[in-house]
Amino acid sequence: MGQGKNQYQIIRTALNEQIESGALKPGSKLPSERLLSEKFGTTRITLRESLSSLEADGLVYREDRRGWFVSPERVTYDPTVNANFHTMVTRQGRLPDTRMIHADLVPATGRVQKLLQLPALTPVYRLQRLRSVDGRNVLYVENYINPAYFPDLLKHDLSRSLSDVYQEHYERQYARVSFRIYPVGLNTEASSHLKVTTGSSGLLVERTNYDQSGVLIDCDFEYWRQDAVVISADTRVT
Amino acid sequence: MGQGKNQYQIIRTALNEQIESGALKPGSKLPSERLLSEKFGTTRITLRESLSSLEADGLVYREDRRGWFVSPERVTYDPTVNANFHTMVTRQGRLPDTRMIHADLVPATGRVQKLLQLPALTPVYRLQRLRSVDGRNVLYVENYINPAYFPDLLKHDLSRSLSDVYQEHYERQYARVSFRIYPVGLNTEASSHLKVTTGSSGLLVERTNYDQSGVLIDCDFEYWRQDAVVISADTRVT
DNA sequence: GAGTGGTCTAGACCACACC
DNA sequence: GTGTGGTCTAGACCACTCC
Repeated sequence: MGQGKNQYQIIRTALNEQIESGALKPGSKLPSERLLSEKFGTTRITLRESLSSLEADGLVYREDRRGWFVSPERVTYDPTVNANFHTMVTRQGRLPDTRMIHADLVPATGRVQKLLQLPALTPVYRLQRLRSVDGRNVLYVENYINPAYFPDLLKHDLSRSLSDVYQEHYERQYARVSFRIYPVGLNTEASSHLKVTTGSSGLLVERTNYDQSGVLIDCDFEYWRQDAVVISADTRVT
Repeated sequence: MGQGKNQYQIIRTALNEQIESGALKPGSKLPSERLLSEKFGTTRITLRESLSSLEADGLVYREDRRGWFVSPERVTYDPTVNANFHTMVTRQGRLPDTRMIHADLVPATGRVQKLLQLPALTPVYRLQRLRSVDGRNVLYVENYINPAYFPDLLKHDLSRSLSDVYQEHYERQYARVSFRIYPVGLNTEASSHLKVTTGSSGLLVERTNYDQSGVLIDCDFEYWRQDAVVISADTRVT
């Protein structure tokens, strides 16, 4: 079944078995490409073909210039549940963390302007944050927030969950969400934070969020490592 | 950003501009790898690196052994809308088609048994279908259906939409859906039908469906070409 | 049958991570 | 500084598509 014929598929299968048997544990580093290619009696190019194939299936992942690792179990992410990232991850028995990279006020342009339905160049808050699970960076998020509804937002602690800040200081909460999921190659910004090679596959989740009164309050762009997540939702059919 | 330094990124950018400028039209075939590599003064390996990068972004796609093509616009797919595939695609001004590959009764095993919550080896209907948009195969679907609720299902015309058959002959309709989205490498089965190389990136949408009485009636596995779809939903936060 | 993409070899240099 | 992964060269053969 698609593993027998080509050399890179044979190697792929061999590595796969090592992983499934537990000889290679989640999070552990694989031997160097040169060592592996020698061990399998092939060239680095061919070996990398095998690894890329495993990578596409989310069984191994790369850290830029650091090597190949066995992928931990995926985190389940439900965009329709009003649980924040920390709650969601903790409930799955994993250890979440959020690191603020940058927060500022910028003019809305392009996609942001369109999604937030604002006049051109309206200032919006931009948050850039990096989120990890069990110490591994899995998600780079950019939030764009309409300041009309959240004056002085940047004065609060934004390494927490945004929804908590909304709730506590502005009495607003997410009530409706619209999201779109794109399989993409990660851009330079996301790649560098996630420590992946520019252009590696990832998942872009683009959300627009409404509060309890139906007001469009913010949008965000979530760049996920392709192997780190499974997106899950349970909804009524309309 | 991120296109200047390496040769394959420079080539990537050049091809990208050709596509965006309209010099290469959606659905059209690129020149052969040998011709392109010569034109860019590089080797096939490097050129393929550029193409793979564009492929990850969904800008070009491959057909196994047939060559590289410019990707048409993505189809928007909303798993929470009770519109069938044909309706959904037609509304977007595109031309849908469904081809039945195989229909039979098989014992439920593994994931199917688990999702449908059936005793081991309970017979279930299996439908294997291939769906296209504007003549391009974009989706390979396997449906697994609990025969208890749909006696003699195979006697009906199943090249139509399943939901229509459910509605007309069994007075059941989808009312609740639970879905999970995995970025995966496409398996042999899906790859061969979609005419892609085994292991190319794709999106697996796994659904479990309930009728208006809350009865779990079927599940399906939808293997999408990675560049052909954007998954979209609009839901209330719970 | 000609040409294509899929696969593979046997090297190489460089920038960066890690020691 | 050493070794690693990232990138690149210059070829090759095979299986398949298309004519």
